[in-house]
This record gives sequence, C-alpha cells and structure tokens, in this order.
Amino acid sequence: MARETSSSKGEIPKGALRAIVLSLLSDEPSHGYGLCQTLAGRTRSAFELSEGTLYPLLHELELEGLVEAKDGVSETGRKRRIYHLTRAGRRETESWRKHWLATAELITELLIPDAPARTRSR
Amino acid sequence: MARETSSSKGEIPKGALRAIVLSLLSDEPSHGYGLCQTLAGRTRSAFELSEGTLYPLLHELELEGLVEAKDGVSETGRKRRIYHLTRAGRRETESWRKHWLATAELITELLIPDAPARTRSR
DNA sequence: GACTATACCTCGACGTCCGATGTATCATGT
DNA sequence: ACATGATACATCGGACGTCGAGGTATAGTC
Repeated sequence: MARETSSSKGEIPKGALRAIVLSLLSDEPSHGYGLCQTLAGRTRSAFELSEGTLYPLLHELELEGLVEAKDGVSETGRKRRIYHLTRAGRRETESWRKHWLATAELITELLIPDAPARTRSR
Repeated sequence: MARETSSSKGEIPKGALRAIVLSLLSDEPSHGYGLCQTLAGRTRSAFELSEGTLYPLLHELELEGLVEAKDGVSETGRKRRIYHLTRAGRRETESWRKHWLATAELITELLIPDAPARTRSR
C-alpha cells in the first residue's frame, strides 16, 4: 500500500498563505491571476497557488480592510482587479511576516538538532 | 471588527508535525507524553503539541510501519510506550526533513524580498 | 482520601486549502 | 466566422490536519 497518506507534500503550509499573499502585495500591488504566477515563478513552482484558494482569500482580506481593490485594465485590454494594501494591511503584513519568519526558523531548528545560533544559548 | 479570523497563529503549520515528530524520534526514542514536553521545551512553548494530535499520529505512524513501540516502565514505575523509528521511518524522516527545510527556506525567501538565492534571476 | 503529575487514549468540531467547474474577453490560427 | 488557448475572475464541495474537551488509570504527596 505505502499509501503516502498524502499529508500534503506539495502544499502551502497552513496559515502561511496569508503572510505570503500580503507580503507579495506589499512588494507591489497586483491582481489575482498575477499573484498566482508571481508565486509560482518565485518558488520555481514549489508553491502553486490555486485560484480556488486565492480569490476567496482576497475577498476576505478586503472585508477585513487589509486590502483594497481598484478595477483596471491590462495593457492587453482585459479587466483586472488590482489589489493594494491598506495601512492596516501593512501593519498586519509585518505582524504575519515576523510570525512566519520565526516559525520557519523554529522548524529549521527542530529539524537540525545540531543547528547553531539560537540567540539565547540554552 | 478586527476579527483576526483566527487563522491560527499559535499552531503548528499543517503537515509539519509529521516531520517534527519523526525528527524528534530520530534524535532518541521516546514516549508520547515525553514528546509533548520535549517539543514545548525545545520551542520555548511556541509549539505546543496537544495529545489529541499526537497519539493518533503515533498510531498512524505505527500502522504505516515508520515507528515501532515497546511497552516499558519509567523509573517512577509508570507505564510507557516507547516509540522508536524503523528503518523505513528513518528514510521517511530524511525525506520529510528535506522537504520542510526547503519549505521553511522558501517561506523565508518569499517574506524577505531582498533575500539572496534565487538561482535564476529572471 | 483528595489532589496533582504522569501517561495513555478517543471523539467531535473547525479552519484551511485544493480541485473541479463556470463565466467572459482577447489574440491567434484556419 | 469559428475554434482554441491564455488571461482573468469567481464559487462550491470536500478532504485533511489540528485542536480542545473529555475519559481512564497509576504513583506520589499532603
């Protein structure tokens, strides 16, 4: 069987998505479809953000007042909703960024027992 | 209302638990309760593994043949199930370790735009 | 005898994320 | 004119992982 139990290897870890999307938007405003591509590009397709995840998330962030959307048009003439961070969004981004940076470091330390650093020795 | 939507800040990211538990066991065999404490200790309580998560996971890993359990007794006389990795478990551990180390690095790179790496400057 | 720490276990609920599916427009090829 | 494929937005059902509350039992301490 060796079923792999799936355990979701190719997926974006729970909760990181918010931090990532916000962070991407803090680099520069973008629209949904573009965000998907940027992410796939920046991670060499290691993370592939499905639209079914992204759009609802974007709407949610908008409801929470963290992003705002402007309707626009691309050079090729297609409709676009450009999302950009609000001031509150910028604050939240920082908060989530710190949180996930710490989490990533924690995981790394746990997985490499002989890892150095640690700011506070023992 | 600044709802926080919870988005689970204090939690262990989805899927990382397997890697972490396997890695902990590869350091040294242990029992469930001990694992919880080790993890809380090693992360200064940033990750707190609930027993409701751990025990089912341990049973699952056992079913998959990644760990084996021996019944034992602690110095104080209490019953214990000591889990240790099988050969297959050791292999899986390495695989998950690599995966999560890469994931953690990826997140870090995404969150810090001026981070190095990138191998292919587009 | 009551209480706490140790030690194991099960169950239900919840949130996150994915995949499938649907719409419409623009560019290209025939 | 029509088919196709990339762009672009959107919704819905379902799966999976994790948590928290609860249950059992033994050892030590007051």
